[in-house]
Amino acid sequence: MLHIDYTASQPLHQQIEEQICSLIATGMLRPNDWLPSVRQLATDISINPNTVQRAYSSLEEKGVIVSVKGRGSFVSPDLSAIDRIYTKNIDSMLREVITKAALAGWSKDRIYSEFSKVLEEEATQK
Amino acid sequence: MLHIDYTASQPLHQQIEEQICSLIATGMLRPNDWLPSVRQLATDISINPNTVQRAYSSLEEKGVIVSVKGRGSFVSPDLSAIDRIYTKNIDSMLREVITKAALAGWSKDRIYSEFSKVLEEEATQK
Amino acid sequence: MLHIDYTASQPLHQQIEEQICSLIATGMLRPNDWLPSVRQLATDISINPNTVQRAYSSLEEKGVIVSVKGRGSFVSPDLSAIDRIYTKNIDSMLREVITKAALAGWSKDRIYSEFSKVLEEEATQK
Amino acid sequence: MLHIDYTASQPLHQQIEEQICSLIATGMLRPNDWLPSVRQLATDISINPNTVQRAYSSLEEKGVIVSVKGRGSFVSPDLSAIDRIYTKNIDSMLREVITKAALAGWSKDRIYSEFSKVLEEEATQK
DNA sequence: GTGGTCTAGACCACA
DNA sequence: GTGGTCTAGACCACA
Repeated sequence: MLHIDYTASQPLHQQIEEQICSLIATGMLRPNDWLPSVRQLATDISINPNTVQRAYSSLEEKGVIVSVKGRGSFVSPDLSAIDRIYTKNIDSMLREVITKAALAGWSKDRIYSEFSKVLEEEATQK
Repeated sequence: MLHIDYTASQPLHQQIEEQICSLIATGMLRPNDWLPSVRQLATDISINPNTVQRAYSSLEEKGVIVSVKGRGSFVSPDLSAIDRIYTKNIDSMLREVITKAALAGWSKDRIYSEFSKVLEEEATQK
Repeated sequence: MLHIDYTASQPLHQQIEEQICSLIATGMLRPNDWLPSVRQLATDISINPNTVQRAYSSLEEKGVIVSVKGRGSFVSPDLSAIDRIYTKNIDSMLREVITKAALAGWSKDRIYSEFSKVLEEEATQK
Repeated sequence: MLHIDYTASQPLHQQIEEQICSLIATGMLRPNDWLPSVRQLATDISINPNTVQRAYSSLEEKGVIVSVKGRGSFVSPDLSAIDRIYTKNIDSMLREVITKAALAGWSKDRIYSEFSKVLEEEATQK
């Protein structure tokens, strides 16, 4: 089941997308597993079916899931798309924060040690 | 002088804010230095004065600059605010990307080595 | 026996149609050969009889097979229909991709060489 | 101006997408050129603004255009995305038709000569 | 019952 | 004025 935050600034359709990607990336959902139908999921998380449809369409266009009229939606048998998406996203986020640090005049060492610090904090927190 | 990129998706007011912060953080602008007036800067970079005003107000609220009615704006004598802002921002960006990687099932080692890789790429590129 | 791919986005009735056409075109099924009954085939490939019926009806309409009430269906004695269908389909697919390339500003030479490249790739792959 | 076919089976949002891509690929629209606003285009082609929005969003996600709140939408300064999309699309269409011909028992020579024939027909037609 | 498209209309952020 | 999100509801194809 997905956890939607209705107060977050992140669009609902993106939250759905990300959580499904995460479930697949972590193996909770596996290739060819069935996803809840658009209407079912919409009911479950009290959201408009159009919004779920939008998330599913986007995931299909990216090759993460496959949707078929009359039959439903399921995880793509091929996981390569999702791997590529994650690496691409994380790389661009890293690039962004590194650029930010450079603009703040931070040395390579400083950004490196800040990263290590935050990584440890996050690791122990969980 | 600031470089505004109209083709960027980042809001104009944020671009102004960030560039002023960056000028201060890297020592190009120093404590108590005068900033151009809202109207002057708006004219210089061909932008709506409201947009510049919004950037200045935000910077003042954060304690980065000080505005005095009738006299103009100058860099805050105290640089601690801007340091705090950068550290806070960078930390939250790092936390975000680390969380993203965790949701993708990446190990601590993997995210660490991806960070190193991207950092080296960015460093050599410049 | 037909191979139905439930993970494909192509409708099931079309998969059945195409495979029967392919069996005939390649000589695996010959003129006047009997086809399994709608119910038999539906059972064999675990599919709704309506879906098989739809495929058979469409094939009959096109003159590829002949169905006789109470006796079943068999491959049309005349193979010209299926030849025409394939040529028509392939031509229209070729026309479509050529139009697409034209809209992208590709020269005749470029589309020609791209076709050759892909054709060689596919040929060696099999 | 775009030419929308309301009777076509192809979704309206896709028609918009394709035509904008084509205008860019053929140089009618150039990097950084402004596109009509979502509402303006919707009015021009008598279509719901949501449908135009959907096309624009999709184009932005693919890196073909850039959209900015409050400022409008324009052709991405970088044309590499659109080149990649076209090559990928055309290749997959070619692959599809070649596979189809193979299933029909066509030899490499036959599909090759059919392609040449259709290409010439299309070329002289225009 | 599935997925998918489209319209109509409200509402928000940015300039 | 821009772009962008979301809901509500109609309608279609496929199984």
